[in-house]
Amino acid sequence: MNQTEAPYPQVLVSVDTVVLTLQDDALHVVLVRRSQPPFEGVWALPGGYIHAQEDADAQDSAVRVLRDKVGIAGAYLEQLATFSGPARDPRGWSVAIAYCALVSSAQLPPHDGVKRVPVAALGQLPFDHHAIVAAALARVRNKSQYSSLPVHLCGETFTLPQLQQVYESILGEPLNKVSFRRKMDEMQLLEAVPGAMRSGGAHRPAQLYRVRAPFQQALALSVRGL
Amino acid sequence: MNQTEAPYPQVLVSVDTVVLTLQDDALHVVLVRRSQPPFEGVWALPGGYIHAQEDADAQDSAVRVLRDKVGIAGAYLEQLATFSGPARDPRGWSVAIAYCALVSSAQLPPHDGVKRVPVAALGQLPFDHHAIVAAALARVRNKSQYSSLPVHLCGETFTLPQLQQVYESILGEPLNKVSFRRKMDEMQLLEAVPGAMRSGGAHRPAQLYRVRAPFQQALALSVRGL
DNA sequence: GAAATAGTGTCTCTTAGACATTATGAA
DNA sequence: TTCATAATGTCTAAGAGACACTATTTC
Repeated sequence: MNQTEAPYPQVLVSVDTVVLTLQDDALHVVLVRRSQPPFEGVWALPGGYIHAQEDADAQDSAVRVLRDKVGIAGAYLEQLATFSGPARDPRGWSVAIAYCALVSSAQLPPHDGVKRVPVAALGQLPFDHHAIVAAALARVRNKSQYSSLPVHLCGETFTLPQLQQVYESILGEPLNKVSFRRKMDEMQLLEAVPGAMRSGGAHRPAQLYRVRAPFQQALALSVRGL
Repeated sequence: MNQTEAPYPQVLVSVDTVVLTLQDDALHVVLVRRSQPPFEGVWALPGGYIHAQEDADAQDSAVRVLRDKVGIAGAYLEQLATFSGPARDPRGWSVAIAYCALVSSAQLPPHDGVKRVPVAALGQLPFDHHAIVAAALARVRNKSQYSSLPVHLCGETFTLPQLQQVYESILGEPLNKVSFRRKMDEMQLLEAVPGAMRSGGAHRPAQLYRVRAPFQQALALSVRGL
């Protein structure tokens, strides 16, 4: 920020969110139907303007957008990147501060004008929302290679086989079971819940785990990946 | 102030740049003396407003700021993060899209009202520039653990011992020479220049290298770090 | 007991770092 | 020849993955 060049240009500033969740072992992105022009009636990323009187910062704006337009509270949220230029919005030169949220299916209640679309089957999106989603996917897939990020797609408790399946769904490749468990152990990310889960049927039940308190918000990092 | 259209928030948007360079084996950040209020006469990060008529996007604005205010052209530049809130600028709720640039000493010519300060001896900075610098340092130190990022602090050609010293200056710890060379080799980042460099004195000269064309802009990544 | 999945033990192959050795120029 | 640093060879320790084996539930 620096010395003025006369009047400030009129630049539109908004916040867009990429909400990712898992359904049927596949990443889905949440879209909302736009109620106003431009692109009225079109499915798009949840977004909105900054409320200067109300928001403590842009992340706070994103939290508000998620609450009001998607009905989500308490999601894992991180800033993704900022997209800008004269062409991305027909109203003129604009800036979109993009955030990425990860939620479990349970955190995502049915909500009017909200749907989930598999990222593999995303159609056309308005604005540059396709590029924003692509950036979110790249970020999540990259971070999943060395951090605990994917736990935010799970519910309160989960089994290690379930968590491994979540990682595999994101990364798109199978993982070695022994190595996976070694890494989870090293990260000291999880604690066992004293109760076993019984899955579908005729087999040994799996131990349930929850995320340890220090990592409810922060990520755990694995030194040498995975 | 210009609150022309009702639904759009009154938010100031600017671009700030953290220019990092090496001097005496220590990271330095480039500051410019502000010529206008607020904080007139104070040393701060180079920044400026977006020129909607002129800039193709915010990164383009950053390139222009670096050219006009610091005299830099062709620097490695990447978006860092976006800082926002009501308190960071006395003029009101503001958004700063921050970029990080890495330049060699040679790319940074003497320029009026421009100085380099060791990051270890950074005093007070106006706005939230201290947080922006901290984010840049965290990013650069992290990425230097697994990528070719530090080559952008070197000049056109350099020796492997020099490059290792650059990495060590950034990371703040010595590296294993054999492993370092293995990794550089695996990344296929460098190509030898047919001419040896003679350093200070009575010892074997070192081979000069340059960055291979595919990595002039993009980064080379090492799978398992370093 | 059979089937199915959870969880662990162990071996091997790969990789990283420590150390030692050779190379090459200047004084 | 000595000195200083460049460059490389090699051994060892640590880590990751493959595989196999045990555990525990339902039917």
